[in-house]
Amino acid sequence: MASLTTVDGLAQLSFLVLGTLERRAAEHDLSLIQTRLLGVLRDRRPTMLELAKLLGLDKSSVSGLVDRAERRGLVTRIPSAADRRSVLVGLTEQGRTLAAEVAARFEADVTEILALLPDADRRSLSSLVSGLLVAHARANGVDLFDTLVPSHE
Amino acid sequence: MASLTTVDGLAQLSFLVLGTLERRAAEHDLSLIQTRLLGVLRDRRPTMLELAKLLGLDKSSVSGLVDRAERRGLVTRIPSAADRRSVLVGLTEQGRTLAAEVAARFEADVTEILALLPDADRRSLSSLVSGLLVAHARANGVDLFDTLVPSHE
DNA sequence: TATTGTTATACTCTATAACTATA
DNA sequence: TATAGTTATAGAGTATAACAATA
Repeated sequence: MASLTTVDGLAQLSFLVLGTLERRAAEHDLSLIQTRLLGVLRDRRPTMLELAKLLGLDKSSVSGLVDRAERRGLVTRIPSAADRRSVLVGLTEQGRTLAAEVAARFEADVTEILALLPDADRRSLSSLVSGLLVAHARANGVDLFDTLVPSHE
Repeated sequence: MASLTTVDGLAQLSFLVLGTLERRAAEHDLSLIQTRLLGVLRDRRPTMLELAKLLGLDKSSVSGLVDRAERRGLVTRIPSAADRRSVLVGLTEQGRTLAAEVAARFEADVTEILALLPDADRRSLSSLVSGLLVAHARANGVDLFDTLVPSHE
């Protein structure tokens, strides 16, 4: 039982963490991708095409995604002044509130799980995970993409 | 940029790890859930109902999931001898081969990411993650569920 | 009656291809 | 011509409800 591979451990931890997020999102009738949509929009107002890039989806998929979110009053389409072909997507107040609520509950869940570790271990884990992410971002010339929770600063 | 919350870091790491798995699975035309199906069957031959429990899905969802995997020759339905209402689901040789291949590539990917850390850090991370998973499993009276890769021993 | 599994139905999510409207 | 976005279409994945077969 303690014979977990590092890879196995990371995979299981990932399923645990994202499963937690998925469950919290579902309490608000949000799918994981809808939650990511709201998360990405917390500090951006991208075009449909930029949004597709951010979420790793085809533009046509984003059309439907935004349609459904808009129908629920969570996001709005704003005509671009610069290019009349373009549409900007932004959060509504309702969308912002919902995103914040899901994020808060998710943070509480993960914090509770992390509380199972002694303080020193938790600090070590945090710093190792950060280090790994930074190293990976650097190695791939990629900006540390936001997932649910945008970087706070 | 170094101001990542522990929770943020874990969320991003989880997206990174499962995104890697998803990409590898997609190379073999497997979705994440199909991959999990194959993974779960690597060391089990459950009934449909047990499978639903293992995957956290409704039994009707599992019917369709198994249908599609069976159509591709990855799994088979075996009538239960004990209960004529029941059906056991098992991997075919082809399914087993495919599962092993995806698992191997995924392990290589994650190993490569982990190689960005110094040896000592990697060992620390591994032990902290294992500790967290064990503590969580204990706190929830849950067996350390298999995700993609079944526990090796 | 209760349980196991499938089917019917409806919706979300996804991609490809064809289209419209701007550039 | 090229680009931004939508629409048409097809398929996977999911749940709820109704059903058939067996217990």
